[in-house]
Amino acid sequence: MRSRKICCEKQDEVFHSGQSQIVVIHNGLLRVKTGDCTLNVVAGCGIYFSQGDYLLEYTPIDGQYRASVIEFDNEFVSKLLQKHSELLMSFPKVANIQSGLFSFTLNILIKQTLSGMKTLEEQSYPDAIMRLKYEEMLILLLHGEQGEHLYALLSQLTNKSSERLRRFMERHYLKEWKLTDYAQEFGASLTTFKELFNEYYGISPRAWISERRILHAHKLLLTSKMSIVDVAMESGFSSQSYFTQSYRRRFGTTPSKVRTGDEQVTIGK
DNA sequence: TCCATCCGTCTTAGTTCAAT
DNA sequence: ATTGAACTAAGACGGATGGA
Repeated sequence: MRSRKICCEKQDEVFHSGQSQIVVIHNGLLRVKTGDCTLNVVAGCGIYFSQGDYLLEYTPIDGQYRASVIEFDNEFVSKLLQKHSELLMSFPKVANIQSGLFSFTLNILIKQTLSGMKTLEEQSYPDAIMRLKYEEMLILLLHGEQGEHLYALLSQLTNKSSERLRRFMERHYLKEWKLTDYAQEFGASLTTFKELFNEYYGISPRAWISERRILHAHKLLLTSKMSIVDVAMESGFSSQSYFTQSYRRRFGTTPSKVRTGDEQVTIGK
């Protein structure tokens, strides 16, 4: 559990969120893309990220991009859901989650909580008080406009089978396995595996794996000196040919043009 | 009756390879 | 490194099966 502030210049980034987190934008614009979902978050708004990979585009306004990040570990979320189970009983069970994201505007109560966190950070109070602030923040969001969506996302974190699936996929998404191999290694029939996958991620296994691989490849293109063939192979593509096709379909340009800086990718599909 | 799982069929996406 | 075409595998979906 920790919070931190970020400031940066205009840039694109493939961002891996190791645990769920809330980002509050103070200045500038943040565009977040995952799967079929793109969200624009402006100053005065926040966004919740589940664990996973996201394509981020930071746009400073008046030369500045500033945001605060609050990270939550699964144990904290699990305890919060247990502690407030009575309060949360009225929430319906959401079967299909479309994305691991949702954005929200900062109402007066959330602003006050953030302000309280800031004050606590500047002074030496016990951590337990800050944890209460984190709880307060999540409970306020749970009772906001998209509370049911957030509840579904948080419940998912503490669901053993979906958590097992998430860990399994994070470990193996770069493997050159057929879907039947994934199912077999996971220990379920192909149909059960696909249905569990759809329930957890809201998209098909193949679509999710493709998106993760293309983001991994994009990150390697921007941050390494590997050849395009090596980037393709390292990212689980069977050939450079197919990698180029997929990259073009996903980003509207080819890997070599992005590598040489001739073109930049845009996040929206 | 409900739920988890499996099966069959049609559609869509991924892979390979040759040409440039 | 990229593109296009042919081939193959995976996905979507509805219905069937079997156990609790």
